[in-house]
Amino acid sequence: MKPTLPQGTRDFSAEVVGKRNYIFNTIRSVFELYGFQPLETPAMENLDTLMGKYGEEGDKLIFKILNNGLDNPAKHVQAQEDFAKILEGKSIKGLTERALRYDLTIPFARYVAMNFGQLTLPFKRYQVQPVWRADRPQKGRYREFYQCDADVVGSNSLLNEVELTSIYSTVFKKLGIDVEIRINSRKILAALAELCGGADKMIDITIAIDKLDKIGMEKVKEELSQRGLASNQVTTIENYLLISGSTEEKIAALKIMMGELDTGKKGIEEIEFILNFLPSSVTSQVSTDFTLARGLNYYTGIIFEIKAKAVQIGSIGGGGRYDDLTGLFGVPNVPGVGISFGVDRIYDVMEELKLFPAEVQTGTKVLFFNLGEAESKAAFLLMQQLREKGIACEIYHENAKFDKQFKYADKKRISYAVIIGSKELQEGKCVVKNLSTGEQTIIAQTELPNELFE
RNA sequence: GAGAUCGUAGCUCAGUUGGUUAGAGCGUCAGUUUGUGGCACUGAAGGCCGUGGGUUCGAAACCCAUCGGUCUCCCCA
Repeated sequence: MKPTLPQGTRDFSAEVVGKRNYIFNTIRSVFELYGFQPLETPAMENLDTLMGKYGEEGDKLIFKILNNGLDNPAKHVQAQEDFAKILEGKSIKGLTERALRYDLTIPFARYVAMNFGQLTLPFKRYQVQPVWRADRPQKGRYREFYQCDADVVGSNSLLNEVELTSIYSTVFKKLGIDVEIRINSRKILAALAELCGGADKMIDITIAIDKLDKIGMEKVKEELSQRGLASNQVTTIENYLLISGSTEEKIAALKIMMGELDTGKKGIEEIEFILNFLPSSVTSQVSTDFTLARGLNYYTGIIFEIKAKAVQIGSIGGGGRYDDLTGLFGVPNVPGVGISFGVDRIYDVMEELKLFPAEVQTGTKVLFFNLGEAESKAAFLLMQQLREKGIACEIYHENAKFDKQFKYADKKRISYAVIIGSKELQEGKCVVKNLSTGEQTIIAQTELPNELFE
């Protein structure tokens, strides 16, 4: 049979892993610098934990795991009944009770709810793990991909939003990606819904205006009326979307429009707080975007979305405040706020812009030539001394012609060769050859561990 | 869920209006060369032309189906 990969998944070669780790390490180190601690959760969760948390579309994209033991003859009748229900679009515990995690936020909320008594609040955790979505793969979209999340629960302070914004800024500066950190507040969107008298239409409104930069004003208006908004309501929303100018001008216009509403006022204050708190080196990357909505409907306050300026790709990060995520798991009134980095897309962006530094490739530094049994034994003992010093070494796996051993070193981009042949063996010496310059010196074997391989 | 497009050697791709034995480059292996590499030269291995059916004297090519990849919409990181 011809081996293939499941749709939307990838193998990562040494070169790719090196680059990915560069991104992971950068993000992790910044998370820890800000006082976040790691958490890992299982690849699978109970289906109940995940269903209904990501909206109707999201539910469809959850990878479900088939139960074991369905071939047991005693269970056939039940299994067939359950299967009939699956065909009707219901999800049945008898067939699937587990599913692969869809994101890191809900498993985190589940963890917080389960361990609430033991946690020191505010609880700050970060998590770097793969997630799975039964999506159609396309550019920048995979069925298995990594998220790097940092969340704070148990604090209402906007200082958390300030810190998270700063994390975004720091990470992307370190990676060398020029980004736009777009922020908005769901409270402002709620006020907008209130303003046009359709507070219950908030979700419809957010879904429609989220598409503004993609489909344009006319189509958004079309979609709004399709979703049941009256024409005067659509006009209100249009006036809102047409707000433009500098951040100050936009906020001023917004105040006139919804400054009377409590939720609107609060939302504006949140954004002003963050912008005033941060130094201009960070706020220069931040753009206030009242058209930003975000799909996940558990957000209630500030929302973030990150776009790479120079590459046409979906968002490379996002997040926001959610007031009651653990309430879904029986622990109410725990506010939280979090951000997420999409490593796979960040990788694609960095690859396209050639932003990976050359030194991310780590590999063997020194190759010991194998020129016979006694020779290789001496080489092996010397090699172990270098390894103890932390220098990555290899010995060629068999006695072969020089030609072959050199070619191996070239292909693996090994920088040095140490050659011990019969002559060197006799004299207790070895040849150290710099493979990029071609220079070589003969030194005593006892001197080799003091040699600097750079 | 809707649509577009592509499937030929390990990889990237040629392959004429349908016509003998399906090619190239890269890579792999061997040799030129048993103590000094990257280069060069010589040679070799490697193919159910995605799969199944059909049209035809004849199909890698045309038609249908199917599977797989890539991309777009929806939605998302």
